[in-house]
Amino acid sequence: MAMDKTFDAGSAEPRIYAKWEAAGAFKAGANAKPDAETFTIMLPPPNVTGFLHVGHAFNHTLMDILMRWKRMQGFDTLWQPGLDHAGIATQLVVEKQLAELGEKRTDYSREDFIAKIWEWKAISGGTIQEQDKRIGAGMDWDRSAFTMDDTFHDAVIKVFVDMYNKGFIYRGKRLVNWDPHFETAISDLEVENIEKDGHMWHFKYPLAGGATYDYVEKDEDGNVTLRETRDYIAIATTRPETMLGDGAVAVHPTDERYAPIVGMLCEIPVGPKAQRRLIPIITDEYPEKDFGSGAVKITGAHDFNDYQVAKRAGIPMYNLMDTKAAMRADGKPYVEEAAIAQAIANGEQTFDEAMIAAMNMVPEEFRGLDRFEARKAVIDAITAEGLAVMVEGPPNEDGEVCMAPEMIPYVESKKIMQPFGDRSKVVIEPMLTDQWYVDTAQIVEPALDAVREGRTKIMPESGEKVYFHWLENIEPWCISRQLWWGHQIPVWTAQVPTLSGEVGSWKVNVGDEISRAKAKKFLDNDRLDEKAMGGRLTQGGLLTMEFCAASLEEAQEQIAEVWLARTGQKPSLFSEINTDPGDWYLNYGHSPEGKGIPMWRDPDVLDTWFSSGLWPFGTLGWPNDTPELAKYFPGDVLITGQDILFFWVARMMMMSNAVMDEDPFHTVYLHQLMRDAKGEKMSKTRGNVIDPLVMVDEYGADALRFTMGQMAALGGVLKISEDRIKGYRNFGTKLWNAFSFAEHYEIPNSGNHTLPKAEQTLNKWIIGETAKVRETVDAALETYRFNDAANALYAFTWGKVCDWYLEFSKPILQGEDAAAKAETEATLRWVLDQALIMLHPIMPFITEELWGLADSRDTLLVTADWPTYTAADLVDAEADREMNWVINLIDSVRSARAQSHVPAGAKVPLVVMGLDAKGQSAWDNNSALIQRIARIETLNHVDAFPKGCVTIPMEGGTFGLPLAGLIDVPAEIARLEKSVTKLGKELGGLRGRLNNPKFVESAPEEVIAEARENLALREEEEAQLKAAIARLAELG
RNA sequence: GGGUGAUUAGCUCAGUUGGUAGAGCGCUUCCUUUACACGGAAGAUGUCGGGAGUUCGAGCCUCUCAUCACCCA
Repeated sequence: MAMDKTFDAGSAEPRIYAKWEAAGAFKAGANAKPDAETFTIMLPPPNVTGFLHVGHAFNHTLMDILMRWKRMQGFDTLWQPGLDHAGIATQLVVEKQLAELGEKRTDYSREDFIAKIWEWKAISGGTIQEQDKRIGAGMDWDRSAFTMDDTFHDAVIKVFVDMYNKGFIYRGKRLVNWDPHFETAISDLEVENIEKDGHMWHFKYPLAGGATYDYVEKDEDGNVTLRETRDYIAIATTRPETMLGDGAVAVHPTDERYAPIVGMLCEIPVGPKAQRRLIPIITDEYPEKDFGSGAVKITGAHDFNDYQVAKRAGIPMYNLMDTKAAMRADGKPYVEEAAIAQAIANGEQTFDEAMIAAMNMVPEEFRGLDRFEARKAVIDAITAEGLAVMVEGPPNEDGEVCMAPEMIPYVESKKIMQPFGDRSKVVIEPMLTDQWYVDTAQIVEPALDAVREGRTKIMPESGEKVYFHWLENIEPWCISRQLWWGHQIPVWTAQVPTLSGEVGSWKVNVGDEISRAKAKKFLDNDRLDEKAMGGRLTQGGLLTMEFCAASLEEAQEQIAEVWLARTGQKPSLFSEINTDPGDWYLNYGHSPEGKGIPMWRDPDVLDTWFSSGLWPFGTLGWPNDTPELAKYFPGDVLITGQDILFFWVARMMMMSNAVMDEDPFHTVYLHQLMRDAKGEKMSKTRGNVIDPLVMVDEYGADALRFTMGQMAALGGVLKISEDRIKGYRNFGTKLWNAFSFAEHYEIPNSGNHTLPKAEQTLNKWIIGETAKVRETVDAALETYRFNDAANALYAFTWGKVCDWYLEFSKPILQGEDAAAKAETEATLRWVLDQALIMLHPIMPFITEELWGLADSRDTLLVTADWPTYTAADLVDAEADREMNWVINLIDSVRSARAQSHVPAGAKVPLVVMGLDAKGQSAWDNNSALIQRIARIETLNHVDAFPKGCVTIPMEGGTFGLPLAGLIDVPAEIARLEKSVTKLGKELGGLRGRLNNPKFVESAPEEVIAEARENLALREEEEAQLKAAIARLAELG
């Protein structure tokens, strides 16, 4: 049966993949030797909304290479697949679908909306898993996990409850990154800072009571450059709309310009004139003297830097915006709010966080405006009032200097870093809200130690530095999201009686340091002692307590116990409510009897990364004690993009140590983002996206995979181009043709090809080369140098097997020596088999197809055994040297022929001068193939070369091609002289080194020996060349 | 502003404890020779970003400058 001309990837790949699946080749433990070590890789779960892009293709290919390699080596392997529920991304997809029907999320109940998402998932989710099969990824699909599965949900809730009980999780009012589009908090990592064109406005804050001071500016030498009397302090801001929430103006403590007015009050120049708020001028290290005016307005609730300043100085933080980042429209009239605020600023009234949070400092004229509209309105109002700092406008168009230049407001145009939501692409608003946090400081140490102590290795090493830098400065992790799709936080709040039996309102702020410590004590000792918790009763008449539990029932049990302890009666009726407890009391009054005890669950869901942090063990059935968990946890290698080192890798490290008390894997292989051939990020707008599936259609999965492997240099930039993929498709065809060569020569293909006992130099040589490449490939894969493995296999297959071995075998295969022929046939089949085996992890499809051409095989290639022979066993040094000599001679003859324009087909005679015994035997052993490949007619021994002879210097003798008439003497002299010049440089270097006593003293012996040997060889070659030039010169 | 990395052939990139530079693609010339034109043969191209230092010896180590990229402010 004749082979097809090329491998038809399009039709073969699905057929082969189906065969693998049918054979259970990807199941955990396939091809495992008895009592084998395990090798586990957890697939970084793609978003359930995801499609296979080139980054996945790269990432998954590397994992598949390792898995296939380890499986063939007989490890007990598991490649665990799965999908991430991807909170925002998934909710967004379904909301978009609703929008097409003219519906909104809020048209549905939470339950109904979540049901819609599950519906969507059943139909469209997880497309990527089918796409993964196209690139040959062999995962244990039956084990595919989903971060919203019931068992996974159990794991998430259990971890939350445990961590809560250990005091690792707390709720607090903090400044968070608020996404006004999705109306949820997001983590720092989900914010992209992008530099945009922006403006900086300069405004005057008048000093209270019309006070004035001497404002003096000096240059570097202390000379006065400006002196004027001012009744204001100028501030510069990029966000005028937040002026309404200012709590102070800060200057640097060493700033002499403002020293006279520190401690004084100034007026926020916006809002109704009668209620202008006065705020203090304070000092803080934060303002930079040279930036803007050197004075910074402090708006603690809407800026991260200001937040720190405000916390340090006890400045109130007024929240100005609603969840859509529009100016607040709730609360009391501005007049009343402003009066209270003023009392606070004057120190006449105490305040607490909750009180400040409730106050709306937005004057009526701005209420309800979008933040950007509000910005314009504020600027206009201030400018109209003459409180903008003014500067001279640009000259008139005719360029003449006017007598009275027009004065315009001072607005600097500059680049401003602005935070954007990575999903929503809208400007993130810092907002002061109640959120849940993981106190990462408490769980970070084991994760740091793992890497510090080398238990977990990050590759490339630079990743470790980045890892340390981030984890050593880690911020609390905000884990609550105001979404519907996700794991809802398992915390209920319920009404409980006070110890004295009365009903009061008791709010514990576990966010601040003191009460958190107390809270921990409380948890350790007595759940019921609210005094230990540092709680305090307020006037509201409602006492509530927080209950963290794995289920509603457990929460109710906890609540009931509190009631039992305090009232002596255990209640059994509960009333789940969704509204604010205050509203509940409006409805039911203060008597819960008959209605049940009011309780409500925190509506927020957990950050997606909280659940994916549990991936390494959640996928194996934890918290259940499954055999898989015992066997495959902890895993071995994590392969993932550098971009999620913090998002995911660091969190898995922390969570795994916190929950399992073990590191989740011993090696983290980080790679960069996949870029296009020019190094640009791929994006739809740029139009430079390479679709891996299109590449698979065009060139086959193997070509794409080989390209991926070949690119995967540690720490390297990943630039992919179609030309490259095409090149490796050609490589596949080359391999294919090696087999069609074997078919053509009718070499038996039993399928049972064992290592032959070789007598022929040629066969000894290629067997040795095979052993060398096996060692190279294993060494490369052991150290995750996929590129080295791929390149070694490419060079072996094409450069050794196809270019030389197959060519060399032709005379034997067509020759009369039956023993030599049989040996060569057996060797050839064995070598080709080895190539298939070693190439299989990178190019699984074509190798499996070629493997299947044999008459019979014990197994599919995917579960064939990986070789273990070594170069030490199989390399025959003598055969090695001889074949290299032969290859060298052929190369030189070919080169000389081409230089002299000898027709390719013409056979020419060869002469040799002074051939030594070794050279003679090398020639004798291989004359047939040298003559065939180099197209040599005869070899004659001569004492002197004839006239017009091209010289070929070789070790052990000088060969010559007598080409009288054909040879261009001056050109040949030029060619030889060029070689001599090149040699001269090398000789110079070698002699320089060897003549340097310090080199001989300090260099290692083998280096010196090598240099000496090299020098001798080069000198011999130089002598041969010079003699040749001399002969030619006589001719000319 | 802080951090990390990069700068090597026309292009894209390798180069593993310092021993004197490689691959693929592209390019030039020749060849349809019985595995393969998705091929074969031959060939050209680099003071390894600049400068300084350590060393017998530096693409590799140190310092410095320049440019670029990414991450974090």
